[in-house]
Amino acid sequence: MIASNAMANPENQAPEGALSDRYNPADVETRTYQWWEKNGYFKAQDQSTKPPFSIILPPPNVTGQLHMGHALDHTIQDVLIRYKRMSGFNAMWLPGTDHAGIATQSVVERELKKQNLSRREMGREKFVEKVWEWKKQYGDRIYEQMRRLGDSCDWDRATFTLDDGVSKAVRKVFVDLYKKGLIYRGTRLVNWSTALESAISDLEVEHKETKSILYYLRYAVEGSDQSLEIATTRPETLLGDTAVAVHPDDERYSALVGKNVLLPLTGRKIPIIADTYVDKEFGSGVVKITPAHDFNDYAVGQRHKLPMINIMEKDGKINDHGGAYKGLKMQEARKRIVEDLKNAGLLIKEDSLKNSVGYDSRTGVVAEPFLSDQWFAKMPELAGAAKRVVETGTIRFEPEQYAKTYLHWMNIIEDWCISRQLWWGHRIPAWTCEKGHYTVAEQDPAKCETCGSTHLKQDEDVLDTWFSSALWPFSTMGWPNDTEALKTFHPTSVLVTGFDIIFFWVARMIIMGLEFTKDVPFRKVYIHGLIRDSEGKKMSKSIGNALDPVEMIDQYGADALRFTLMAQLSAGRDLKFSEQRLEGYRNFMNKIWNATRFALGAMTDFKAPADGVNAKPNAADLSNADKWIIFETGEIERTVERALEEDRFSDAANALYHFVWNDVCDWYLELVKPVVYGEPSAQRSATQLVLAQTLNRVMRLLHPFTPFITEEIYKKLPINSAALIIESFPTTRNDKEWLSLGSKEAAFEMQIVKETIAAIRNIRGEIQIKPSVAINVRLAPSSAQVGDILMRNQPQIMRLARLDSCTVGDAGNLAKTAVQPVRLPDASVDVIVPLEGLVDIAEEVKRIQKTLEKAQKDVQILSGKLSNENFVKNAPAELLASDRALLAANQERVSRLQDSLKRLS
RNA sequence: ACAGGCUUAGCUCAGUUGGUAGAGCAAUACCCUUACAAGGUAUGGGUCGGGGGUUCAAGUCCCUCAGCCUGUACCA
Repeated sequence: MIASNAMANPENQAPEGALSDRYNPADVETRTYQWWEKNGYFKAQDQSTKPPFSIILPPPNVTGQLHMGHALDHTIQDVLIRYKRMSGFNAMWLPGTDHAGIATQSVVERELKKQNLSRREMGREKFVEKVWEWKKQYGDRIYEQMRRLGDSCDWDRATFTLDDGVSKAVRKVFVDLYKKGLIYRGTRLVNWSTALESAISDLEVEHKETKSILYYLRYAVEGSDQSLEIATTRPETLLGDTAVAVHPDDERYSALVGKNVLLPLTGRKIPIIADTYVDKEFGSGVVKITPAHDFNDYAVGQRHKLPMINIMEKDGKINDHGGAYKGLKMQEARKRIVEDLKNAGLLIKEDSLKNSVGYDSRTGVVAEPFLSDQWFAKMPELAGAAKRVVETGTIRFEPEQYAKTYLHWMNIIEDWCISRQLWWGHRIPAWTCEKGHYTVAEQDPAKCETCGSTHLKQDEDVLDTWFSSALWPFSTMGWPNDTEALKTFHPTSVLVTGFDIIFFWVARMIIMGLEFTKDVPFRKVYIHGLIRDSEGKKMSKSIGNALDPVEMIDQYGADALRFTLMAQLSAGRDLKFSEQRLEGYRNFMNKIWNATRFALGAMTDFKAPADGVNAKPNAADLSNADKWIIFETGEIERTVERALEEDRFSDAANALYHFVWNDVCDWYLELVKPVVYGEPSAQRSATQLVLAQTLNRVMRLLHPFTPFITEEIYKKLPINSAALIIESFPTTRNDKEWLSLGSKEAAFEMQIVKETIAAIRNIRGEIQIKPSVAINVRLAPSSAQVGDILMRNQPQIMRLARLDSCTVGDAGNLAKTAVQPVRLPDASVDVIVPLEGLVDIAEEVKRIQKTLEKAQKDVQILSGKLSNENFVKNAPAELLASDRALLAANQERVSRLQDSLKRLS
């Protein structure tokens, strides 16, 4: 009945027919995944009577590899999907990959460079072909890695952002927005990456604090011997200056406004203007204005209708307007110009200055403000509705604080530069004729809309990758057609992603979703943090501290990795990943495995009941331990369900860890041993059934977190079904019948038994009695009821605490004894171990004193509280009662301990 | 500068309507007790960042200071 489980390590080789004493994930995972996939368990139905639950996966870069961030992101989603699938939902998780324009193009370009090829030499068509080849070769790698992690995606729905369906959606959206005037083409100052030779969006610019030099330059005023002192960090841009500006209220310069200065080195004449943008206090109070190379200067230029002189080529070299400096890179030009100014005596001084400089986040080069023709989307016009759905709670953020981040950005949102001068991506559906008329259409047009010319040329640019990403929740479901998938799964239930792409992606999806589907794309956004290394540093390839999740899976198993992530997850917060912790959860997997091994061994003669999970033993045959573990099963079902419904994944995971390890393994299995090893009886059969039913529920509860090991074990359980993955997730509602066998009284009784045993063990440990030495114990209960409980459980207590004898009765004489009180809200037991011959008097006194001090402190705190009139007046009755009971018990204990001390001295 | 977050045991972190501080790991001691040494049993360890306030009662609510982190904006 039990499959043999040959291990790679011969030391751990299991005998034929038994489970190995170590869980070996490698034996299980791939086989199990393939079995799930082959049986179609991941598939969702476009039409179903079940309620829908849908998630779209944030598509990873198609050429990328799975990193820890993905592992976290995916595990959260997979836990949700598996949980909902088991809870009777039509659960659909849609996977996909992103063409990732810049990233992928760069990777392929780098490869080509190794072969001494360049994309420009190859030409667009050939290059794009190469990228597709690359995609074919590596595009599925990440999908395979996702399978290793256990992602239960509906693979039939896998979508690539350049698929035909998505492309159609992209074109439609572009054309619609263009026709509504929400997309336009304009000549504007944009952020330019000279490495990519492309525009980039504001979001792709990373501002970094940089040590710069502030140069003070002398500009001569025309027709006088006066000159102006001008402070700048970018002297090279003086080649493009078209004015110098002062503050209108600055008396130092008011006489000069309207005159001209002569630009150093070139002698070009430019006006002195007045503008409130200038800060009188900064530098000399005079600013050079370079409208084509600075965003603020651009604004000043617009106000004063200044000419714009672009001095830079796309590759970052000075152009014709730079005269002698033509052909130099901006940085080189700066050096040369400073040198020349110095030689001409026009450099007054240099100061150091800390300022923030924008860099292209992708390539790390300085992002240059650059005047160029680009396509823009009018985001402020589109943002209103997207703001409202978050303000009104139609879309909720988890944790909520990110709603603020989102709204803040939405309030200052600016037009989005959507065109990129790349070749890999969605080509912009706009054509020009020789007269320069634009035709924007979904289908490639045959002639110009305006003049009918048939000589059309498509725009060379592609769209920002995030443009197609913004449509993802509906473009993947067949939009603009009104498909069954859309009707069923859109809006999606939840979006799970990192805070780093709230603006890039989340906000834009909400905007586009509302504009085109008239609905939100998802109802909830679950934001998680970053995975850091054990020292809190960001994991990165370049630092070399990035752990490869696939390697972790090879070494510890996917379940252990998943559990580690979930146990530590706290919404919106970064988490530090330590391999040590992973090892701990690997041990947990082993614990589960071995508990099963024990249980199966204890049930070799157990006949699987016909009614499976509904099979119930005769209540009269149940032991207190049985009733207790059933009670705890109800508690864990309640806790896990509530936690998962509230996205508190770590609460669910930690509760399960505790339940399985402490309740089931440490106590229940230990308590059950004499029963299951004993002679066949009605009670033994009942216990076997409880064991089988409990394990069945443990596997179902754990499955979303640790799918592989639970599916594997489930197959071997006496009570099971065809597949765990589609079994029902146990809740206090659907498991009511079974849980009705548990009882609170049993739990109370167990608590007394457990604590009593713990107290005896404590004494043993404290006075160093070897486990092999059996001892005698006297138990003094606080009431007859507690006494009955102790009597009933005497055999268990004796076995688990290794006692020779155990009597229940009055505390009696405490001389030459060790006393350990057990305190519960409604019960109390004094555990008394006679020490005759076991320990010396001094030790004994020390022990009693320690116990006494504790009790005295309790008395002090409690009586202080209870003598406070206001406390007695205001505190709830229950608290008052339990505090009073506690006080009484401790007072009694204090006097007894003092008594014993007296007798010893 | 603005916004948000963090500060609890040696480490990583829980702590959900305020009611004498919890977990995991690490440490220490003792145990190969027939599911598991990737194990068992027990132990030590915290004035909950500082100060103030509200309250009978504050890790929890309010104010304030400090340190760290993350966004966003600006910087000639």
